[in-house]
Amino acid sequence: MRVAQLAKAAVVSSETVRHYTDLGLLRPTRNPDNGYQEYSSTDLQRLRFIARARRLGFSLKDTQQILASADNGHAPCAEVRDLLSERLAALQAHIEECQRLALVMQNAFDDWADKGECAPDGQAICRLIEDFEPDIERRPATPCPAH
Amino acid sequence: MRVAQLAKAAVVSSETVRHYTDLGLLRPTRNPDNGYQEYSSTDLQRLRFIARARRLGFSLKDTQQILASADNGHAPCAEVRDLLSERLAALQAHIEECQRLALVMQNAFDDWADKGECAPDGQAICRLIEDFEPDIERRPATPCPAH
DNA sequence: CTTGACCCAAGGGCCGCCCCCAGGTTTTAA
DNA sequence: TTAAAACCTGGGGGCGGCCCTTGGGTCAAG
Repeated sequence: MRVAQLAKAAVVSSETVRHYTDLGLLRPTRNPDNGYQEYSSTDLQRLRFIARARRLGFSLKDTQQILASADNGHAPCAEVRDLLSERLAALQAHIEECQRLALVMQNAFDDWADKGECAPDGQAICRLIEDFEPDIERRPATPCPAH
Repeated sequence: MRVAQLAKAAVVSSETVRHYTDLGLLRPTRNPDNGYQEYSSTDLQRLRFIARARRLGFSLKDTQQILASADNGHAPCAEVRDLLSERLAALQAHIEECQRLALVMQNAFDDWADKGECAPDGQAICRLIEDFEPDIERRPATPCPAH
């Protein structure tokens, strides 16, 4: 199979196939006539595996590691379970972080409903923001303003 | 003020100060003797403003836009309110996406508690993953495995 | 006069792709 | 038969928001 056929079969983009190939997750051979990549049914299996793993919240690096274990003849199941619980815990922490931010935003929004425009007095940039200070602790940066 | 002093005063790193300067958010002058950046108290005000805006969930681009409005003598308050509600909506959508993923992960984890190891049979990579298919709809990629 | 703390610019790295280029190949349709 | 459309190649840049490194120059305290 060639890139586009493989991509279609696994419902991902050709660019994704090329990306995974660059990372060594897929290992096509070369057609010596034209230099095209030739993917086997094993590559299709791997690609579908990767897609499933991604849907389960694993990173590409995780997936790489899991595939490497399997390539070495190890059963990666235990690893997979551990990794999943780590990722799940991290995701839950991330969600909580986002929820804290959402609260801060909501509070600011409600608070601002009363206040009028800040006339450009040459001093303040925007009092809405400048007068704002989160009730609770100081947080670091933006946790992830959605893609 | 120089980079490190400004950074300390606003509780950010020197790299962040330099980054914002590169982006044009801060506009220091040059000390002709040594080429160092010289920041004014206006820059400190701007930097603190940016830090607050970030804590409120605005992106740097948002902040850039707000500062540009203020620089042009407009009161950015209305803009700021609109932007905040957009960002809040996006964040809530993001949270829901993450929660869906967390559910999928939790389900898989519970489901896997029963199943044993997959012997490396030369066929499957890891049945845990390969036998898994999310109950609901097909989702795209990873929504954000937490930083 | 030497530390050590600071400054500079330019670049790469993170993550998971997407998109663009310029040019070669294959497939399809007129 | 040929021309257009659709594919393929490698290499590069871009997204966000920094962090970190390299290889210098500068400056205050002991």
